[in-house]
Amino acid sequence: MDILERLNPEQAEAVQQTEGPVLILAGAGSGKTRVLTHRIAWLISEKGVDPWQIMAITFTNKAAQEMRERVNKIVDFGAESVWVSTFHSACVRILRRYIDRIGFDTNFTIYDTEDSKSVMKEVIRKLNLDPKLYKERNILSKISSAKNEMISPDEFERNAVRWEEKNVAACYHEYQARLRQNNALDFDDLLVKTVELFQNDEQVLSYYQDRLRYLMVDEYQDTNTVQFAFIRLLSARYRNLCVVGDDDQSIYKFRGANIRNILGFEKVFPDAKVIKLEQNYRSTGSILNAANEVIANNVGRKVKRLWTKNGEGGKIRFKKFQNGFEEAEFVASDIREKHSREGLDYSAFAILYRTNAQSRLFEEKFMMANIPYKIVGGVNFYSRKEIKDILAYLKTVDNAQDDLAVQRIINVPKRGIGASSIGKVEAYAAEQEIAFYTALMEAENVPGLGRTASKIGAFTLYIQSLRSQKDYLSVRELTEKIIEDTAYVKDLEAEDTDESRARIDNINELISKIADYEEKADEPSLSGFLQEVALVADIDFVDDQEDYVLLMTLHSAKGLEFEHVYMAGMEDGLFPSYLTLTADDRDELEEERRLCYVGITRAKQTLTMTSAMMRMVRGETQYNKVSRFVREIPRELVDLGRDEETRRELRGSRNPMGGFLNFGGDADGFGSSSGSYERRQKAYGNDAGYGGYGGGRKTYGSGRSNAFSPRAFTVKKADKLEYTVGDRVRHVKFGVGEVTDIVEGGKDYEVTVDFENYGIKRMFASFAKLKKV
DNA sequence: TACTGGATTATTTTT
DNA sequence: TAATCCAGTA
Repeated sequence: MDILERLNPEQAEAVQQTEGPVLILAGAGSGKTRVLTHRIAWLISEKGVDPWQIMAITFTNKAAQEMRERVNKIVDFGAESVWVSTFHSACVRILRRYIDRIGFDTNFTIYDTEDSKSVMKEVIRKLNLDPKLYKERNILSKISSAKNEMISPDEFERNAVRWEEKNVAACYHEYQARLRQNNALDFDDLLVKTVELFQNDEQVLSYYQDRLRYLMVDEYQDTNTVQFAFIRLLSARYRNLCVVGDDDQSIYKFRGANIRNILGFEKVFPDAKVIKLEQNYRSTGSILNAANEVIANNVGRKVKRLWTKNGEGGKIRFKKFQNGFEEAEFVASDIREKHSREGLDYSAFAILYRTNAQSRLFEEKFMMANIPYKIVGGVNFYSRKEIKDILAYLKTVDNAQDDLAVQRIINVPKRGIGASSIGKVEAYAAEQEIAFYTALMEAENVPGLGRTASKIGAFTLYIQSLRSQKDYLSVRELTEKIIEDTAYVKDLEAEDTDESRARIDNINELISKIADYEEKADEPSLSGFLQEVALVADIDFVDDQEDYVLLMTLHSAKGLEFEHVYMAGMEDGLFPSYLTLTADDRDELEEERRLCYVGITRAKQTLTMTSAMMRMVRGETQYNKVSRFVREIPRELVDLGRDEETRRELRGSRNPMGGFLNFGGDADGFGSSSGSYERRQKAYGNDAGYGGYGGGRKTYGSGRSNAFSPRAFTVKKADKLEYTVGDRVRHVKFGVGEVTDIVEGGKDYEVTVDFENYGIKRMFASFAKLKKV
């Protein structure tokens, strides 16, 4: 009976409640993963359920992988037969087997957001809509919501009243037609088509219903309508559906998450057993209390209050800064200090923020402070230009119908096939109703191509030769061959910039990813690799074993925990965002508050919140008040440190309603410190540090360039510099200037240069790569 | 056809 | 601020 040994009574009950519908309302840090994994173990060893009949669904691959590992640990054998996967990959697996039954080819490609955008752009052009009025992004998001709600193009059209919506309906129709033509599915289609398959093919549905007798869904609060339809259909026969979630952590409404799925679960399943987990094992008392107080301001929620046996712990630190630079500087130096003084691992820290754009400042400071870090989010590794180019070659070899991939690479590297020629081939393809690639093969029949026809011939010949080799080359060999033949890396080497070097690094990383895949996959194949790649999220790259500080949005942090958490940018207008503050819908603000709740409850030991009075947003300076969420935390739980300014401000504006923080009196958000801002400005030079520090270092992409090798940030200090004070040096971006000062620090030289066109900049020698002239 | 520079515009969050 | 788009030129 040792499966139940380390569980509290509620957890044990949840584990043993194996039959029928079960709703587990699991507060943050209440051990829901433990419950799920133990439940699987219980099913197998106590109830004698065949592991093959159990399915657990998560949202990210990382969560799936984690669950898999934990199940492996407690289940003696058969653990690998439990189907643990994300919604999307489960659907892909089902569709690869049966999608031909609803008229698709089983070797379909999966389009990412960027691919969808390109398709939509063509759709808008084709339908002669004004691109100023109809933005791909908007239309796609409308289509996406429709798909989430399982609304077909026809139904969408029927519902359309306004002329504008009818146009969107037309786009929806045309967009689907094109995906179909390219034998492609977008993200939402994976779910929609699976449900469609289930609804149209009794045999397939029956097969899965019979096989998957025990279904578990993690992060249930974030499921949308199609996902619900999916699990409902799957579980309809045996009705052993166990969902785990926390309505207070529902943060994906904008992406179609339907909170009614969790709030109304008992309506759909009246016999559902509901179990609440309210004991928190993660955070200190102060952190938990702060979280409870903040979330209590929401109206539409199931009331619960987390408690813990953990100690009170320290107070929550709140610090206010002049601007984002100081904020980032504080966080960086605070972490560095704790690392060196208290010997804490870097991986004990995480910085959470509202928008990805905020990561830049932290990245700069971390780089300067030589702190290993990793940014999650922003541009996905597989969305990088160079990676997408190479993948497009692989896709072209793999799936002749994927027009998008072919068009991407037809002129990469330059083959003298320009836009107008491509247009002619496209027109020909449309007229003949054949795929773009097929049209390329018949280039000599395309009118008006002239000499370009032979260039196209050379291209298709090359692709054909790759195709003829794909069966006896490994994916890795094929990829290396493409890189070699196209001189992709060679061209980048010739470019010889920081950016091109970062791209080469990424390509090498891709090759090792492929090697990895071929090593661990049961039956490695080109299609298999491309499919795996299509479904990875950035968070999946996080390696818990590596020692680095994690920087990510609050959204990405869901499901994670850290000893020490910094929540940055706690400002009204940023978090909660300006849009939600001005929205009439109160619900929007509540969702932001839930996001805040998620952030606070990530912290185990300490929580630090920071804000900046002045922040650069889109090249414009904003003055923000301290976030209302900070003010919702009881005064006695907050430590303001010795910051005189904040104290003074506080003293002047103590909230008469009780001991709560109140920064509301500070109408211009500027406090008493406008003077010191001017001082700062001078100190930083006129562009306030943007690009000033760090100099010519290119943080190509969104800083993920070193995603797989965080130690690459550890720059070696040069033994000696080739220039000294008074020398004239050249900088990649700032041009020529005179060295006015060199300060030797422990890890690097800090060089001050007076540039002819950019003024005085301070930078670290190892990053700036200055050359004496 | 390929490249450049100026104008334009975007920001919430991403499986 | 930074990425993207488009028009004009070589």
